Amino acid sequence: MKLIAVPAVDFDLEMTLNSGQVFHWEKAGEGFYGTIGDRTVYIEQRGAVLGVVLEGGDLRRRREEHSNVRKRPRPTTAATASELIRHYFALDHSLDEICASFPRDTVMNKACDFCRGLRIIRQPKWECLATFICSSMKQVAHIRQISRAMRERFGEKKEICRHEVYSFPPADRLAGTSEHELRKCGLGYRAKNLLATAKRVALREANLESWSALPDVELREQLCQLPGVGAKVANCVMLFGYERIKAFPIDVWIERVLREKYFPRKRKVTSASLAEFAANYFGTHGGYAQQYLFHHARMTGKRRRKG
DNA sequence: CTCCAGGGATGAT
DNA sequence: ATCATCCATGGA
Repeated sequence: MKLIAVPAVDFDLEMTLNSGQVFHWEKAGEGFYGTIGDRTVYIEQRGAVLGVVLEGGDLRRRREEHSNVRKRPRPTTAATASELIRHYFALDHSLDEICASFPRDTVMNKACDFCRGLRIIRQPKWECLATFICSSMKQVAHIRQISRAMRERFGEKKEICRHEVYSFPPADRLAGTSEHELRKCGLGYRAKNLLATAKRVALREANLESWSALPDVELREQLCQLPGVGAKVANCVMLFGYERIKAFPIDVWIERVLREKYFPRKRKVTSASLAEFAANYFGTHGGYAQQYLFHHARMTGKRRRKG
């Protein structure tokens, strides 16, 4: 299989895919297998160059269907692949400028240094929303398991480089299942919320694509009206699905970091005041700051210990 | 075995 | 407006 070379400076593929923002990429050998939308992808990194194999996709098909002239199917061009990869992995983000905008404190500096090359990627909106509805009170490893179960049960089976991958089921597919079927994916009580939200998206009562035009506050409002979506999940979807780089999700890890590092031994620090502090303190690229703090905290394993 | 996880909805103060 | 409780599941 021939690899398409995509230049990628200042990028760490493995860290990005293992940083708890996306959950379906599976490592095998030198690279990762997965999907970007309805395309199947194999991707590996060698220094500042990515090796990519890309198949599927509906752009070519759609063009043929709407064209009077029947065109012969063409393989994906290197230019198309490069464009898709650059967009998905946000290779256009200037990490230098982003890091330069962070507050200069010890905690942030350490996290920034540790997470060199970690990028906030651009995920398909529905996939991102559905996955994070499933994420509540779940460890990253288990979210991955749930994601895989839903793909295998309800997604479309595909193949890339002799590897099986499954696309994420669209909203109308999940809307057509049942809470009982969803629970078989290990969803537990989250199944009800996911089903309800899938129905609203499938019926276009919630039009995820059109919400791209909304300012942050209104987008967050709309997201929070969906079943199973509160402030935290909404911020994750804004950050990972809507390119809202300022969005600052506060989960148990981030809350711990904020309390221990930024408000040491102070009581009466409410969650609301933490959110307000974070929104003001970390600046216009707060979502990146948050992701670096999150990943650094998780990787350096600062679990609570008695004593 | 126990502990806890990228929380949200609901009902009681 | 804050606060407590419940919700299922399985990795560590």
